Amino acid sequence: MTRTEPDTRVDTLERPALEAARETLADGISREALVTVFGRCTVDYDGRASSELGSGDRHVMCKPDGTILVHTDEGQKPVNWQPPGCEHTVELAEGEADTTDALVLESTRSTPEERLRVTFTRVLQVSVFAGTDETSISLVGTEEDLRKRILETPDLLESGFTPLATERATPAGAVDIYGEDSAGRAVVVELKRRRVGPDAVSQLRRYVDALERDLHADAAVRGILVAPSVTDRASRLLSDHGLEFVSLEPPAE
Amino acid sequence: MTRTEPDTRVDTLERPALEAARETLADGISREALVTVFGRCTVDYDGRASSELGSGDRHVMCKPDGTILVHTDEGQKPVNWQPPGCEHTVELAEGEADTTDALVLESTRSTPEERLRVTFTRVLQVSVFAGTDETSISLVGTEEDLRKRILETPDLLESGFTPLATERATPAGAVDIYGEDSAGRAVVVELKRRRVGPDAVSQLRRYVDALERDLHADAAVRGILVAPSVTDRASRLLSDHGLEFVSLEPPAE
DNA sequence: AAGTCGATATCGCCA
DNA sequence: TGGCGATGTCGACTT
Repeated sequence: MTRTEPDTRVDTLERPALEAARETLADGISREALVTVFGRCTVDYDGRASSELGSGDRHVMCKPDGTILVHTDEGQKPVNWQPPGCEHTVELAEGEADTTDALVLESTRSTPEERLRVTFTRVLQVSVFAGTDETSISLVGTEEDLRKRILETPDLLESGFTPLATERATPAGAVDIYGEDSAGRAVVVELKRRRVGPDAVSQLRRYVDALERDLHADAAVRGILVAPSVTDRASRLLSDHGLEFVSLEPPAE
Repeated sequence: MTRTEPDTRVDTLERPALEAARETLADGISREALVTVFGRCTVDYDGRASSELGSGDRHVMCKPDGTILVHTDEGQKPVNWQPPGCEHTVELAEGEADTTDALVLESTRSTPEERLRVTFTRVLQVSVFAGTDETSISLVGTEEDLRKRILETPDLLESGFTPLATERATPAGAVDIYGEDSAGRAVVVELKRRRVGPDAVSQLRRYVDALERDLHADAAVRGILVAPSVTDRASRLLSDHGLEFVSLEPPAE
């Protein structure tokens, strides 16, 4: 039978008193565990922007790297959050004569100065998760994979294309692939892993412009956008600026 | 004393057998609750790209809107996920002679076709959260707020500026603010809530180009980028293209 | 359903 | 640390 290793543990409190919740949370955070709280709370944020969220039942997760996430029952993104590197504090707010006590979870950082405060009036569950995760994810189908594919078989772009550099620097930024065509003309290639809109065309145009100035060339620099497909508007913009399009996808595996 | 309303409930299983976990999860999902699982699992994804994640302890959340999130103990973003609108299924994978049973959580959708599979070999906690959250968040400090600020006090942009339209359509997209200066020249304003780089300059240039063609005007269209600040490279690009910059921030509150 | 663009975007890389 | 661009970006809004 499978035995649980001693370094994988979960502690759960159901409907704890606020003081018990505070103690368990503070202990879990100090022990670098992942902790969660579910309960009735309000949320205030102030930093790059400011937000307020009235009372409701939410799920809060604090990670040992300083991340905090507040999730409602809808949406993929947290309704409020704080990025890795924050400091978490947990304390009880003493109730005045006519107010109830509250459990206050606060997360702050500097650069930029930001503060998130979650105030619980009722805690339904507190959990402390201690586990191990040595594995890292492997992802296939990225722009990087598309680049490798073209560098391996440059003819996929067009017959006679010769890659000369990747990430070639220009005054406007780094070009994905820089090379020359069979006639020796300079070619700028911008890669996108998926269907592209106007922004990708602008990006390519920026690089072509910059390279033409940089090379001080009289001959025009060719610009080729490589993506699975383009939108109508992007296609029009490409024509308007004398840029080209080649349909290619990242390898599926 | 505060009494918990009957619609706010939490059910927790600690170290359940896989079959008990399956039943509780399936029941919670069918009852439109938010459910979480913590345990040792592998994760496979196939859709817009493909990913694999080996065995480790992770926290999985399924929301009633079809969202699924897989969190490790690091990072703000889930290591794997599926957006709202997916279908969740939970089932036991029967173990072969030399393999253990597993609890398999699968989430699929179409358009695009995507599948996420989380396979648990050990479950340390299953929770079912039923709560209420009627409140919606209020956020201040967005680009929209910056736009309102300028429309209220156009002189903030420059003396004599007159806004004529917001979201004015051009062949290259919609212009944030379209107006004219004290001399009657057409002005395109692009707004950004924070410090901008080259992409914002390209965007503004796209609109100015499109509007000049669209207006069939001999007189040039002025382009003004409004943001708290610009990077060096963006500043250079602005000069290169005869575009202007005005420093303004969204209102703090 | 697809296009377009903002976002407290986040994240990783590199100077 | 800031600049820069990719992202399985997400999400809101419009067509």
